[in-house]
Parts: sequence; structure tokens; C-alpha cells
Amino acid sequence: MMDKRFDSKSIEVKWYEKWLKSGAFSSDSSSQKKPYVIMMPPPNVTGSLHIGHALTFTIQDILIRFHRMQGFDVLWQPGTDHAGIATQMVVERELAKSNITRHDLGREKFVEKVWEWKEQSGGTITNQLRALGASPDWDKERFTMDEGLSKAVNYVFVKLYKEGLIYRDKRLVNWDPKLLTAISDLEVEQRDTNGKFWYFKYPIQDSDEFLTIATTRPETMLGDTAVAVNPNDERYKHLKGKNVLLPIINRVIPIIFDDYSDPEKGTGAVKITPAHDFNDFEVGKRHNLELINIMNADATINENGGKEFQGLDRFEARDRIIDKLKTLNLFVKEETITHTVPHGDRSNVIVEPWLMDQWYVDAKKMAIPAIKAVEDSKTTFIPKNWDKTYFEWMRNIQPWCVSRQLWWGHRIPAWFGPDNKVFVESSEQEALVAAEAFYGEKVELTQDEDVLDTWFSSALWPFSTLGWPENTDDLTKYYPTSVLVTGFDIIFFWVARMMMMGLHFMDKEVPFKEVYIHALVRDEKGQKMSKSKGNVLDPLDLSSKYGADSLRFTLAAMAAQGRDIKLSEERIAGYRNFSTKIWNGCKFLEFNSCIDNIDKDITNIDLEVNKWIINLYNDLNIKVKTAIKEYKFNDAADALYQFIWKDYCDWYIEFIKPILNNSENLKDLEETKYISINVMKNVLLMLHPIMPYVTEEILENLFKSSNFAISSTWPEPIHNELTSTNSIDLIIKIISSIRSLRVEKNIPPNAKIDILLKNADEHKREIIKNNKSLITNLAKINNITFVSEELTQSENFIISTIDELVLMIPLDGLIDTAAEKNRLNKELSNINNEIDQISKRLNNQMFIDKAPSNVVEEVKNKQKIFNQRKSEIEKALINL
RNA sequence: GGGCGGUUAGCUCAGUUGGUAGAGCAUCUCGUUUACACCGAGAAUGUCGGCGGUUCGAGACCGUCACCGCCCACCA
Repeated sequence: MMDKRFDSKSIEVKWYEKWLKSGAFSSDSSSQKKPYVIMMPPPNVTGSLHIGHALTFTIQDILIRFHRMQGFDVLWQPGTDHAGIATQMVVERELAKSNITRHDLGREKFVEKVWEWKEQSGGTITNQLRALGASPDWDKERFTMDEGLSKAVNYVFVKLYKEGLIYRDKRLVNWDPKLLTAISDLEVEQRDTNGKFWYFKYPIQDSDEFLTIATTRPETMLGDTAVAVNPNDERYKHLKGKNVLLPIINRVIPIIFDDYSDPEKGTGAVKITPAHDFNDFEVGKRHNLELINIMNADATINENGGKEFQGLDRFEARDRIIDKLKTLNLFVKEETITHTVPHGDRSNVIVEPWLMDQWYVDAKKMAIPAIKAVEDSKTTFIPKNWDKTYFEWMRNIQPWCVSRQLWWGHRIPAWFGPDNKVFVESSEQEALVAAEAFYGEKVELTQDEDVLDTWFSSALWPFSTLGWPENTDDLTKYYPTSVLVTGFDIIFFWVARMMMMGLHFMDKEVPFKEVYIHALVRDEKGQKMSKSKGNVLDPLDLSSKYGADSLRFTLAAMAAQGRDIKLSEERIAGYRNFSTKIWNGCKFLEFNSCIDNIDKDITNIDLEVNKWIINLYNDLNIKVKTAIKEYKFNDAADALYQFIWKDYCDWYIEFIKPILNNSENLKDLEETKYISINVMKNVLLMLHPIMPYVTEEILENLFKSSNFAISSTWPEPIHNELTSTNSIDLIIKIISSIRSLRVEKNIPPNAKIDILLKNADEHKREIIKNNKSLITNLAKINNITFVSEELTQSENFIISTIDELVLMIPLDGLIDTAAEKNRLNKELSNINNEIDQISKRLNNQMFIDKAPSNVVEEVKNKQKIFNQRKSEIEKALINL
């Protein structure tokens, strides 16, 4: 005898091994099958699996398993991302434990260390993926820094440079003074911060007047090269052509007139620091202002800030400057404000706009075809409205700063000659050749120290993983890919950039035809999960506690919900119960040796119950297939849950118990064994993409199947020549009514009672007679008698109405008259409400005239039934 | 400031061509009949955020207000 509970843990490892060994995960570019391709968003090699990964990979695995069963040549391309900053930080932290910095090691040694670390722990996340049951083509696993992909990165950089789409520029960058690297706009997070607004007086040259300015960053005044006022600001019109004397530094700087200055803000006069503020930089360009850089890379004040402050940290300098201005009597006031301040998303420190040379991609130009492709529906977003987000960003895209002052990453293939002339070539040899041609002699070159933004290589992922720039079979067959599955948080970081690069390099072909955007997982209160809040749900814990299947089913069931998924552990526990339910239901079939008939060929299906479950199964088959194709995973999960638990286990199994126990009627027995097992087998196959483990285990262990679900074909509807019949639905209604009355009237569970049925027409009598045993068994009654219209209601009956049917239970002396009156009155008032509603509609001539006739008919029919029920209950009340 | 969402049962949420509201969980009552107590049977539960409009008919469509959330840009 099997265990009552299904033990997920013991079978998961076993099945994963079996799948791997069977080659089920492998794609085959030489097969004639049509391709279905998903590029797995490569997780950070430093990472470990969090619940968001679990969601995205579960969805992808469902799609992959589904399409594999649909007969596609499926490629789910796995891999990991070198994650420049993140990985470098991890390894630096490791080194810090032994009091070593990366500078102690030097670049080459450090990078070696990172590779070592990657070899050791880089496989963590992919191993965790296996625990989830993910079925990518592991043989094709790639890493963004492996040889082939690095070659692609190099090729792209050089090509784009030569096309003028990559260039070097000196402008303000977002400088992270902790990580000591530039970061892109997207890596900057604006955070609400409590700060202060300080007002200072700048003395006007050759005058007793002062100009009062306001600032949130007093330290930047050391680099001021102007004060701006609005040309239309009456208060300052008289200052045209004047200068102010910058306090402390004692630099004479002009008062300039520029629309940038907003008379409503602060004092209407704004200090201009072109080297340390993005807006001021633009103003500076317009007015030809000097750019004075006052900071070092670590955000300490440099020599341009004056002896007094040189070497101080920016915040310390700020305090000192305020003090100094106070002593100079130039301090006016301070206000406490909340404002947004840019922070580095990795370092969490305030970033400084800093003037320097960096490499940029001309994103504006590259975005044009990427925008058009979505406008023309070459690529579509699901849900549709995400294309707005995409357009919004793409149409306002800024130059993409792709250089990073890190050591871990793809080193930029640029070499500098003696006079800083740059040579961008795919190798040092080629750069040397180019330099020699340029200078007319052999020269020494030094390679650019910087590496590329990690997203630069990720942007190539859909084709670099397939062997590009070589023209491989994989590339021909699998590009463009079918769908990209991801969260909305990386539409900008990744989706947009893959579109740009894909269209540019792959012969104007989009990298994916569809982009399915799913929600982000939050905790049960809707908060972002984070380690510091301690509200993290670890998918591996959950998986080992409840089984990977339960976690997967939960995520699928919640997948279609809004933007956020609020995940609670209880929900997963609920679906763990579902696996147990399936297991037990199937055990019942096994116990009744239904498997004997799994391959029988029975064509005539006679029993109503069997026809009934077949019809429900056929509906389910279409529903699940459609739902998955439309990315409505919750619909698929709900439909399966409903069918298995309610329809199959609660009703069908109960219905067939007497048939299976009665070996006298061999024909019914054989038919029922055959249908019960085949329907369940097919449902398990349909469930397999969502719950791969339990389905495999049941098919093999209980149903003795020799084929794996993973490589089975998707089941088809069966016996769909059967005309649908509602007879079982009527039976179910009758049983439910009787049960309901029993509980309400406190009729002992084991008391066998009789029931009387009134108002049953020939057709209904036929159905009820044919299925009498179902009713008597499940409602625990003795007998059903049809009675005529004339039978008078007496106090010996309790009644219930099912459409026009009247169900009566004779109960001599057992009726609590008052309670029964109560119940009937309540029912009556419900019915009256319904009748009121219906009458209102039917009395409305406009409704009769304008509504479609079938709707009107429906309402009239309802009216008839409710009126019948009303009169029955009124009769009963009178007789009480 | 620009954009995108949300507001439905105690909780979490479904509800795609407008026909009169559903699921899971939680709650309460009853029950161990040989698949399952991670179970079964039953019960209770809603002015579908407010107001206005379109319509015979609105949870759904339009307008407007309120509250909540997210993204982008900014507050010198």
C-alpha cells in the first residue's frame, strides 16, 4: 500500500536525473520540427535563487514543457551573467576578510581571483534552478564572459565605433565615489531624503548689495562660475552686466541671465556649478562658462577647492563652508526640506555628477528601428500596455554610458597612442598596425583601462549565445526567438537594449517576437522582499518544505495578477494539499485496478457519468491549451484545480465507486475503468508543465507508464463525438439540495430517509430513474418517489425547490415549525427579490424592444421558474 | 511635473467582445462511509471607492473626484 501522502522530496532528484539522462532537455537544430525558443535571462553569476527567479523560471519552464509536448523543437537557452559591479564587489568583500584590497593584488591577479571564485561558486544559481525542475538545454549553457561571447562583444564594439554609433565624450557622468566608477542613468536611484536648503549672500562687485542664492549642496560653491537669474525677473534686471564676488574663493563670477533660473524657486537667483550639476553644465555651455572640477574621485575636495578645504570629504567640507559663511556674515537662513537625491543602486551612496571622458553608445539613433519594430508589431508586448512604457523611455533615451572603471568585465578594445589618439580595433595587433599606419612608425600603445557595462554583453545575448558572429546552424534555426519572459523592472536595462542590438546586427530581425511581462513578487503585505526587512521567502526552503510542484503551481496560479504578486506561505501550503489530493485520487484508481483498461479500445460509451466527465475533460483540454498559449497561467492552473478536485475527485470518483464495486455488471465496470484512467492520465499530462514531478511519479509509479510525461505529446480531446448531456448536472443539484436540507434540519448523517419529487416531467423522471443509485448513495436516502401535482402539502414535509422541481422530505413530527417557517420565509424573500428584479426588466418596454431576443427569452424563463418556486414555498408556508 | 496601474466577500485576488458577481484561504456547524483529516458535507459573506454620463441594461465603456502604488524626470 502506498503512502497516504505524496512525498515530493524523495522523487525530485530522481526525476531530474531521469529527464537529463533521457535527453529530454536537448534541442536539435537538425530536426525538422519547428523551433520554439526562449532565451533565459541570465541570472548574475554571484546570485542565488530568489522568489522572483522562481516565478520567471517557472513561467518559462511551463511554456517550454508545454511547447515540447506540442511537438516543437524546443530550445531554452540557459546561462549566467558576469555582473561586473556585483561580482567585483563580492570578491572584494572576500578579500577584505584577509585585509587585502584589489589594489594590493593588481589588476591581473585580481581578475584571476574572480575567475577562481566564479569556478567555485558560480554554479550555485544554476544548481538551484534544477531543484525547481527547470528544463533548459544545459549542454548549451553560456557565460557572458566566455570566449565566444567575448568575441561577439569585441566585434560589436569595434563595429559600432566605426559606424559612429559609439564615441568618446567628455561630459558629466554619474560618478559613484564609493565604487569609483561611472554608472549609467538607469543605475541611479532617486531617493527621498531629508535635507536642508541653505540661503547665502554673494556680495555684488562694486556695490553694497548682495545677491542671495539658495542651495542644497553648499560645498559645490567652491566650483561656482556664475550666478543665474531669469531675464524676466524684475527684481534682478538692474544687475545686468554685473559680477559677484564668490565668497571664500574670492573669484569674480558673472551674473548671467538665463531662462533656466526659475523666479519661483528659492530666491530666483541660482548658483551655477557647471562641473558638478547636470543642469548647470547645460547653462555653462550656453554661456561659455569655465568648468571647475573641485572634487577627487572619492568625493573629497581637490586643490581647486582651496587650501582650507582640500582633502576634506564632501560632507565635512559642506559643514565647514556653512560655518565659514556664518563667520563671514553671509549666511541668511536654512530650511528643512525633503528632496530626492541620486544614489548609486549598488553602493547606496550619493552619486556625484563628475566631468570626465567616457564611452557612449548613440542610443538615440539605435532606438529608431527599435521603436519602429514595436510600432509595426514585429515584437509585441504582453500585456499590451507595456509598449507604452517602452515607447516612453525609448523616445526620450539619453546617450548610454557604457564604460565602467572596474576590473571585472569585457575590457574595452581601445588603445591610446602617445598623443592620446585612440585606436579601436578588435585586437592589440590590429591596433598596432593601425597606429603604425597613422604615425608612420611603430609606437607603444596603452589599452583603455575601462571595461564595458554588463548590460552591453547582455544586450547581445539572443544571438551571441547561438554562436554569432559565426553563421551557425543554431543561429539560422533559433533566431529570432519566440518569446522573452521577464519582469517590467528590466524593460529599460535589457529588453530595450536587446532590441537595439538585435535589429542592428541581425539583419534588421527582432530578437524576439513577443515579450511577456510578468508581475514582481512581493511579500504578503505587498512590500518588496529584502534581506534587511527579513521578509524574504526563499524558494528553496519553500520547495523543500512543500515540494517544487506546489511552489510552481502557486506561482502559476498567481502569475496573471496585476503588477505585484503578494505571496504568502499559506497559499503554497494550500497547493501542497492539491498535490496530495491528486496523489490520493490516483491511488484510488490504482487500488481499483483501473490501469488494467488503460489501453483498451472501448468505443461505445453508455454511462451518463462517463459521458459527463468526458465532456468536462474535453472542455478542460481546450481551456488549458488556450490559456497557456495566451500566457494566462492562472486560468490554466485554476481550470486544472477545479477539474481535478471538484469535478473528478468530489463527484466523479464518488459516482463511480458503486460501479467499480459491482463486478456483476461487467460492461459498465470495463467502460468506467477505461474512462476513469484515461481521463486522469490525460489530465496529468496537461498538468505536467506546471507540476512536473508529481505527474511523472504518478504515471510511472501508479499507472505503470513506460513513457515520460516530459516527452509525451499533449493529449487530445477524447470521444468528442458524444453529445453533451446535462443529466448529471441535475443529479448533482438534487444531491446537493438533499444534503443541504439534511444539515439544516439536523437529520442524523446515518438516518436513511425517503424523498418525494413533484413536478418532474417525463425527461427528468427518465434521468432520475436511470441514475437513481447515484442519488441514493451520495445523498444517503432510501427511495425516491414521484408524486403528482395534487399531493397536498402537509406539516410532515420539508421542501426545497430546484428550478421547477419540488423536493420533499417526509419527516413525521420531526419538524420544528417555527424554524422551518423562518427558513422558508427567508427563501421566499430571496425569491421575491429576484422576481422584483425580473419584473422590473420585463415591464420595461425598451428592454423588450431593444435587448436581443435570446436575452429576453432567458429572463422570461427565469420568471416562470421563480414564480413556480414562489408558489410552492407559499403553499408550504400556509400548511405549516 | 510626465506616464502607467490599482480600489470587487474578513484576507489575497479572478472576472477580454456590457446581460445582473466568482475562486482560494480564513470563519462557523456537522461528519471519521475502506483514495484522501494536507479530508468530506453544509453555511454565512458584497450599494463591485464616490459622483455624473452613455445604454433597455454598467463591476466592465466615457467623464470627474478621492485614496493607494509603481516608473521616469526634477526640486538649483
